[in-house]
Amino acid sequence: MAKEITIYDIADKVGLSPTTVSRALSDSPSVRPKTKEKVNQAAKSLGYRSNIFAASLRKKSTHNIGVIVPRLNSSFQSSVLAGMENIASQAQYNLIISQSLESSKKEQTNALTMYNSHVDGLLVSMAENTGNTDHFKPFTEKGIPLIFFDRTPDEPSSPSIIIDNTQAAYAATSHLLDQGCRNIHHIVGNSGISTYKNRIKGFKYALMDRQLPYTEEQNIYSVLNEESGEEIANIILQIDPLPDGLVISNDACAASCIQYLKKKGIRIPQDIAIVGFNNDAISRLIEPNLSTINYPGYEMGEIAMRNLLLRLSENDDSPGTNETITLKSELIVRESSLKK
Amino acid sequence: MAKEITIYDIADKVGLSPTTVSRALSDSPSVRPKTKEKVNQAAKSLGYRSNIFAASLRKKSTHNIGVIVPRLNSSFQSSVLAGMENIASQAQYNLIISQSLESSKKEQTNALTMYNSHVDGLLVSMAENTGNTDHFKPFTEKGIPLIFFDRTPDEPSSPSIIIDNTQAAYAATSHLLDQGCRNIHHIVGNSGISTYKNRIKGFKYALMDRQLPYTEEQNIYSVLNEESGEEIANIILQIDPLPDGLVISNDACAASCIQYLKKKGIRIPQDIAIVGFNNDAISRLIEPNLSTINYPGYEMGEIAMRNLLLRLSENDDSPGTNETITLKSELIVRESSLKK
DNA sequence: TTTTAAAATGAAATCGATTTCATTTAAATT
DNA sequence: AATTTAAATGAAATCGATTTCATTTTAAAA
Repeated sequence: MAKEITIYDIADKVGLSPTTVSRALSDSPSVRPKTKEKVNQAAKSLGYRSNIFAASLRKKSTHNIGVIVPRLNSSFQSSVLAGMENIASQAQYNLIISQSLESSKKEQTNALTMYNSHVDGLLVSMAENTGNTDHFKPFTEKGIPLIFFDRTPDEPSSPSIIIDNTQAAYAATSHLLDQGCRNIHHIVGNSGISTYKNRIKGFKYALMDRQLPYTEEQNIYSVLNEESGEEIANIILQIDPLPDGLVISNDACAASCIQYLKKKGIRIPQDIAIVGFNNDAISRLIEPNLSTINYPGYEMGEIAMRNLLLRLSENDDSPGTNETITLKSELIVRESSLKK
Repeated sequence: MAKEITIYDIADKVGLSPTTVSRALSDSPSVRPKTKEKVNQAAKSLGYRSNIFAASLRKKSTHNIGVIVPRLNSSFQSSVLAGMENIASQAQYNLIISQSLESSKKEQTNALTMYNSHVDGLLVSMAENTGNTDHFKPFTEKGIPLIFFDRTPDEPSSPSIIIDNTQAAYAATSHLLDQGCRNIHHIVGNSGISTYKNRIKGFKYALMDRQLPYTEEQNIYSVLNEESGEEIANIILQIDPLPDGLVISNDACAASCIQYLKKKGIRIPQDIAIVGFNNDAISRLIEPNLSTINYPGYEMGEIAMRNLLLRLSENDDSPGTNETITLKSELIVRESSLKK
């Protein structure tokens, strides 16, 4: 293992003090351009790389941003991450990513690790079964910017980036009602997370606004992924009378559900009209094409990261507003919900 | 911003030296159990967290692993990352992830950033247009473990984790031949990457082994994603005579291609039989279900990370074997290729 | 009880960049 | 040319944990 070059080595080579070398390398205005050039050249020729530990030890900033997501291998989450990475790398920040795997316990461990790694800021999309947010307190207490996105706590004590889930579910449901559906069910995640709570609200309001009956039984709680589609389809098939419309909170899940329903001889949308959520690639590829809520993952990632960087650059200790940024989402109507 | 607690604060509180505190916290055998307990308790009550910079500055290890992928938001890549994260977090390592966006230039920048961030090891899946691997030299020169996965350089100077792309393409092509196809084309990534080169080999060998003609024109080079499917379909439609079989190196691309071909009145598999690559969720959901190569992303991630950690724990400076680990892949036959 | 060996603890140097404060050098002013 | 002012550089302290080497304490052996 070759020895690392330090600023002292550079200082020796160019006959200056380490102080000046340090300043030259960080492009300080109090160093002559000529000197800077000399130093930079020597640095390059020696193969110098800055020791970030020594630097961080003094500066107390890592240029690392932590991100905790439920799952890395989810089409929505990975889009968000892609957006975040894009902005972060432009600003010379690194991304430290970990996944909670929907486990509240692992989320706590992740948070602790992030804290101990001294990330400059933290972005979190919560695990489904996470009840409280105590494990994030160390961040807020130390003044480390913390922003939630998509899966946000019920009572946001920190800024959040979300879509208007109430409105989105309202739009999806209203659309089905417009298509003549009168027995709609709502497949939704089971948890205390605001995301799903609000979708349930939107579903309910859409019915109530038309003086149509709403009962809690219309919500079917389930894990939402490709695997659960069949299981959900079986539950649907046992409902009597058979529903004529479904709002399913996840496209991958909706797609596999549709596939199974079709196998069982159900016609989509004639027998059951369906709207999904996310506008995943799959929604454009299954038959019939899936109506869905377009949910801007990549943009959400970009916005969350920009917002975090903004807070980092505000070098004061201001408490910071706990605003909630709500992104637009839109209903995309395709064949799966068009009865007429 | 509250002041950080250091081992000196703990030392003061319990009336011991920082030395002993340091040793107690790292569970050194030369500290009495009683003393350890006292120190740990004080640490907890003071809200101590170790300053990793100070520690890293001395120990010269960060417990950070860098990963460079072409795209975060790809179903395959995010599975790989999920597998990596899983193993890394168990071993108390952090993942620093960045994406090259298929740009060789950005890959170089990423590599430099990783190098300057002093990652303990690096895992890389190369961008399509990356010709050489000079930008990874600093790692090998400094003895920092570097492992390539999936998209590996042509002449692996570092260990690689791949699947046998030659064999996989051979299997896909042979299957189509078994189905009676005699005019097969191969949709493949355009680049000098070994992945695609080997698939082309496999395609060719399958034909040659049956004494069937092979020409370079049978390979169609393209970007492989959902968006390019339509474009590719158009190219296919203009081939005269129309191919009766396609091997498409990516499921998402194959799916959108199938959709477009169907729109144009082509029957799958009767007119054209198709085999994809990756076993993405989409392959199980489109109609007809897509035959594909099952390509173990999650496992690949786990194996790559385990291998890297192994190299890190071998605390000697041994050159390390440049072995290539080849994972099994398998052809999954579904409707899209079954002519009989 | 004394001697010897082992276990436990501490003092101080170290890792390498940054920063405060002091000093030297150069440029501007009279 | 002498003085003032600004620009450029340097010495040394600092960040906090680790580690080497020395010292003290405790336990085991004589």
